[in-house]
Amino acid sequence: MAVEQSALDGGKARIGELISQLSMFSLAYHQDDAPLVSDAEYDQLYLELVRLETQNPVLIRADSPTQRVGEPVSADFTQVRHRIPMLSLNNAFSREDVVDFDRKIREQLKLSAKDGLQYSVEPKLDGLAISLRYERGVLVQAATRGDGETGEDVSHTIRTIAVIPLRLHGDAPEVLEVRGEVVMPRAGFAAYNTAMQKSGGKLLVNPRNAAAGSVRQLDPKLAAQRPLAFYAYGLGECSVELADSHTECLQALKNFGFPVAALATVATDAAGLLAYFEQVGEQRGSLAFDIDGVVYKLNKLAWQRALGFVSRAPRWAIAHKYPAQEAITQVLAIDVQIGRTGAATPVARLSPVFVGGVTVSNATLHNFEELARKDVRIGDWVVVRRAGDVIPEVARVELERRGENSVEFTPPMICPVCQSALAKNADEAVLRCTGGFGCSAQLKAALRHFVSRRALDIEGFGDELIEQLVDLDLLTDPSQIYALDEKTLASLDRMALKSAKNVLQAIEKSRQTTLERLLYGLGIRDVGEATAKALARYFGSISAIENADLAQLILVPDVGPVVASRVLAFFKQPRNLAVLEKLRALGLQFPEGAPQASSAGPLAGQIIVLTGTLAQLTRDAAQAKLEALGAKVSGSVSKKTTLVIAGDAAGSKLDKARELGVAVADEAHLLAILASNGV
DNA sequence: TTACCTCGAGCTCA
DNA sequence: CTCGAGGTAA
Repeated sequence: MAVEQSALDGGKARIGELISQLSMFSLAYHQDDAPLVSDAEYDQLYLELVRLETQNPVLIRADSPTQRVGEPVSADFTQVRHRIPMLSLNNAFSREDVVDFDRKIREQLKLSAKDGLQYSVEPKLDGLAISLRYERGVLVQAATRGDGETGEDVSHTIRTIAVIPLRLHGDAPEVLEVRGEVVMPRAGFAAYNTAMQKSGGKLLVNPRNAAAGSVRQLDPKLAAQRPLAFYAYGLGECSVELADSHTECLQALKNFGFPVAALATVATDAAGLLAYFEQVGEQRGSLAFDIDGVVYKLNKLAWQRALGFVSRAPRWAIAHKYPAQEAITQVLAIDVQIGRTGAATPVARLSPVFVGGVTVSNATLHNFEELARKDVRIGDWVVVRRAGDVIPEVARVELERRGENSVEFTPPMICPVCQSALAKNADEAVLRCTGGFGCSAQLKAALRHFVSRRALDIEGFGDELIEQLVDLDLLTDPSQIYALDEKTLASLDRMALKSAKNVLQAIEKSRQTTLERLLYGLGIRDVGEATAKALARYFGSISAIENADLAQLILVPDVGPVVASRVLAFFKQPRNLAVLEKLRALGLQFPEGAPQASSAGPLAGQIIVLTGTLAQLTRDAAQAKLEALGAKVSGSVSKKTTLVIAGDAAGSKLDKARELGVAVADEAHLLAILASNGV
């Protein structure tokens, strides 16, 4: 105890010393622009401080430079727009995919196999993608990938990762965005779990989710105790040209002080790529962190720009994935699930197995044809595979282990939930329950959809509540939500007065809604958010849609004969009309207006196509703005197209436009159009 | 599909 | 303390 105390005192004194030194140096550097020590010396002192503090968390002082964002962030994470989107990569699963990738690049660059082409190759870490923004050399923001356009600000936890420089080493550009992966090294993961086991804390299941979870903590102090690492692999926005090639770019990142995966190297042809894949594959088990593949990038940045992008992924890079991990387990049962549209889906209930970092106990069998093809039977031993694409699947049956008395699974004739007949439409493979809202499974699914965020958005109206209300016969269709009272709600499990009041308030709030939310919420087949919006705009009111015939419906943008017939079918059903009637009677308000069939606006009649990457606006934003001005934004160039807006690295659509002699303009022109119309 | 985080609220036991 | 709901990531 005495020894421990004195060690603590020694640490405390040293920490005080370090903090005053570091803040002095930092002041001299940032404010006086006159560094007192080299970057390396600064970092060494800083790392010593981090080490002391992690060893003795009790000694962490609020004014320590390691604690610059010491306080937990409040409530929600703030949204961050990525100035340059964080794209995803296309995947290669086979040797052929890789050979194709190489061949297409050579074709597009018009290079022969002999020409000097180089790929930068690196392992693909299995963690959480992060973008770090440095302004004048200082880390100002860290954000998750999100949907690629917008992520969450997680600076408070990212700053606690010791290997991420808070200040760039050497000459820093005005703006530098570094992209990389936050991972939890296997050793750290194991050590953390051992410690947790001893202290009786919660164990982490796999390093990837552990890393992601740590980053999303609100309290940076907790995150700081998680053993996280970071490896840089690319750039976002950057105010200067750092390099000509990806390899040089990685070197530059290294010089700025970032860890870069040691296994990064180069290859010159498909054979080289495949050899790298094999080589890394052999080392995979002994690496410090999990990887799920390797990444190949065309090295020369000028050539990357020349190739550009296909939809959301660059043409000049590909992720080559290792085969999905497999495990063998037993089928305990085959259940039939009834979805919102009544579709019956067979689901294999499995004896839980740990595969690819998670415990799998369910796997969809998609439909009965697939089930029959794979010939899965209850009691069979099956190979379960979890590919990188998340959804586990039953790969095949271990036939040699099948028992003699196994019985083939026969698709049910009646709905397992409501006993109505299952019917098969002529044009589709799936069986559907004919029970409608009389089928509690369909009703529950319809209700879940109705209250969901993008539909009526009734907060707090969750699965468990729906389950109870339907089972107690308190809800027989969505309209009945608006007839619920406090007493009924409060009588349910885990619902006391406070919860009941909250739910009721959320229901009240949803009474004021919009036509498009209602249309979407009704769950008309093939009518998603976009179609609901288009219908609402075109017709303006429910009654107009109800009375429309097929020919009229087809006139709605993006509605074809299939969707039109779905809408028609929906409004032919007396049951649906009755629900609408009741919704109105119970006080649902959705403003209805005049149809906007003939779209007005300064750009009315224009058909505009966007292509390439826009720098100032997102695709969606540009489209929304143009549509607001009455233009139609189309996905492909045709004779009818009036204008093509070409961003960076525009591809085939630009060629097509030139071919057809359609007018082409750049982003600046687009912005000018918008500005002159006051958008 | 699973794992993780956060929040509010209900439940349980002292 | 435990649960349900809501959200994110891969």
